[in-house]
Amino acid sequence: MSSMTNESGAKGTRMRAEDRREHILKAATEVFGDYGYFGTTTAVVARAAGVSQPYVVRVFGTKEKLFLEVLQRALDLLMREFRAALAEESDVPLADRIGLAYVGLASNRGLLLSLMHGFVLGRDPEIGPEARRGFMCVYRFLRTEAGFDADESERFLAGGMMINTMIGLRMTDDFDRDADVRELLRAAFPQKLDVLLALAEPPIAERNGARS
Amino acid sequence: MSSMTNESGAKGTRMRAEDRREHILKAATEVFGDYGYFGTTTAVVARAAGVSQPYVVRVFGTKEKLFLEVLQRALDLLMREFRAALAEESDVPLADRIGLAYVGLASNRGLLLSLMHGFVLGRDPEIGPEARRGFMCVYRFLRTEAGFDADESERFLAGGMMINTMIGLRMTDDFDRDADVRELLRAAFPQKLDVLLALAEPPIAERNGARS
DNA sequence: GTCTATAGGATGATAGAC
DNA sequence: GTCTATCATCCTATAGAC
Repeated sequence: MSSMTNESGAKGTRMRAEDRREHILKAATEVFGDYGYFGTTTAVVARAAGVSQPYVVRVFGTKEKLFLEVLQRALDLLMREFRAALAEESDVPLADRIGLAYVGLASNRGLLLSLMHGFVLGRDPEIGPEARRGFMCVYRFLRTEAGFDADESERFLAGGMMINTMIGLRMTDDFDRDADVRELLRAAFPQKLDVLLALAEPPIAERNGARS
Repeated sequence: MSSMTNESGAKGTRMRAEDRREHILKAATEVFGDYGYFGTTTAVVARAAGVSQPYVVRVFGTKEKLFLEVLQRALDLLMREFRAALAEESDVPLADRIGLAYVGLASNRGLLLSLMHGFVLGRDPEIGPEARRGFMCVYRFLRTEAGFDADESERFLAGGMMINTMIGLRMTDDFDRDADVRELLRAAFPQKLDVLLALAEPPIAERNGARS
């Protein structure tokens, strides 16, 4: 089962406000990653976090604010991993180190996908500006801190969007069935394909309470 | 205003079934492109098409079937353009011709974005399989018909996903304000940036009747 | 072929008890 | 800090007139 459900003990147990907040954000990241902003209900997030639906709203104000916090937290984590990869002492070329850090984020369920869902809602008056800001933040890191040129940075981001898309597509679901899928996945994940494959979940039969 | 609203004349005018169907599909492609599957309501599609909400449902059965038809139609158009680019007599290298065909599709409002919204819903039991099928259909075209190798094909698709993402982000909204945005867009769109910029719409102030 | 009216079911958010 | 109860809204889909 999900590692997310009420892992802190018996129902009714209280947590420090910060812990509970982080706990809900983690659960929300997974759900938003699966269904996107509009497809996610606060009730499903609540169930995933093991709290009541009104409590989720109480803590974050609105569903929109919750999503924006999920995006922000995802970006923070991503930038932290990138900076760690940059600081690392290693013979491995920098581009590969950052690339591996990116693929490693795929094991943080929902993180890359929540970002991706944000990226395709650029037209939304609240979400759009935040999504653009986050995306350009990564670009600036590549250009300024990592020292890539414009083309290198663009190619790196393109590879990232490709990875996000294939995760979103749940391409690994067809890995055993389709030789073309295997070939494409191997081309897109020079290393660390195992991380992706280990992530495969049993496909869900119905939308457990999410929107239609 | 949108070129989509009731362009066929006075209210109540009838059209041949096929025309009306295509008309609604076009409108639906735009709306789905903006808000995604869950974020789109049949009422908004209906308004964009200039018909009543129940009529949209009547013609397509369910919102889900409508979305699947939008995806299918988008893929058909895309493959048609790719095959046309392949058949073209020209000194321009094949990869560039297909790339240009792809960027050209961006002027078909909502087409690439509806596909993208489908791609990130791979977990959905109905949409997921169709999205994967469509994506792999493009890959197979590149490998088999266009004659690209696995790496070339993967890079081409990565560039495509990058373009889709930047369209989804409405990156062009910040073109005048942000030098980094300009640099990135120029790197990602070696040619045809003008097509993208011409597409820019006034950002919407509120979500006109779409979900929250 | 197309519309109006509306049923039936969620959903986000609030009030207020404990 | 967290829950239960509940409201108002909104959405898909159906019924049935024209």
